[in-house]
Amino acid sequence: MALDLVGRPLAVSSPQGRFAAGAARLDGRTMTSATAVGKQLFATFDSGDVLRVHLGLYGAWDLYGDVSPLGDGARARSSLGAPRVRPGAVMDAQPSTRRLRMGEAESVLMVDQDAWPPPPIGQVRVRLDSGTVVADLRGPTACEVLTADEAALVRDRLGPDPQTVDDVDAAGQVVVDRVTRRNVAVGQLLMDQSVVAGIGNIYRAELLFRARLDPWTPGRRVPADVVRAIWQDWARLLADGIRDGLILTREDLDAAGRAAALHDPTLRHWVYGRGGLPCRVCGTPVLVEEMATRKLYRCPRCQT
DNA sequence: AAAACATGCTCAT
DNA sequence: TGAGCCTGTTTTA
Repeated sequence: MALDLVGRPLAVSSPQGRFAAGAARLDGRTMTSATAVGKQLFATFDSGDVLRVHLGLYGAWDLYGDVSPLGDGARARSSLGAPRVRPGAVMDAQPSTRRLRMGEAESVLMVDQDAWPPPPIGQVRVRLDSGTVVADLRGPTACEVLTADEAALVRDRLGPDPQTVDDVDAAGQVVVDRVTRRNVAVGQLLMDQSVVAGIGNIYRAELLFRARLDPWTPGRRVPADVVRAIWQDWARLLADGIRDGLILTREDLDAAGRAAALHDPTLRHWVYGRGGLPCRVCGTPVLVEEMATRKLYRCPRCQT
């Protein structure tokens, strides 16, 4: 997404108005690089400023124009983040819809070719417009302009991200240390972005089930090898998720099951979102509890 | 129509 | 620990 905006001067605005000052600071500058670390996007501009965006629970990018992987010059609208644009959710001159890649990870709606630039839909905090690509940001939990130093400080507070570390194995040792020295529940530590970056509620539940580990186990009671295995599993699941544009955490599915899971969210996970339903391994009802105000899913029999 | 809910985080107490 | 933020979909009344 961001790569479609790198290298050309951008018109930056805040249709909603809440980011007017930040937009003015970036307007006319050229984005030179964009990197995601954990759940955050850092886009650097030729002025040295960095746009930091965190989508949070509700944030999303709406993309219009010649956006990869569309690449066919279509004037199209797609979205990244949650909630997704669902086919048919937005009707316009050309109601034809199609899906890209897998499932509903990326939904595309054709838009009126004559309406360019497209009118903002909803509360658009910031619009980045390269002339051929428009990116609209809605509902982010964070959207701010930082100096390079300020951005570095934010990054330094994050634990390792398998996608950005130089050495995955060495980074794993950092995570081992940060988990095994704490008395806090491992389920809570995995969601702590300063311990390891990027794990959310779905991956927390699924990683711990795959490791057959009770989320309530204090960090210091978890064997180092188990933490290391979870880190390696996280690196793999994240790479899969990026490749597929979808969180699918079951490796027990055959081709048909996989195809079904793309269509049906309830088939994608071992325990996440399956409270009360039978564990896929042992049949015991999946427990739903609260951990630090977030829902925690686990199998009381498989995870010890 | 209203309420509940959601892949998240920050701040105050 | 709880409130607040922010947007959209799904479920309930």
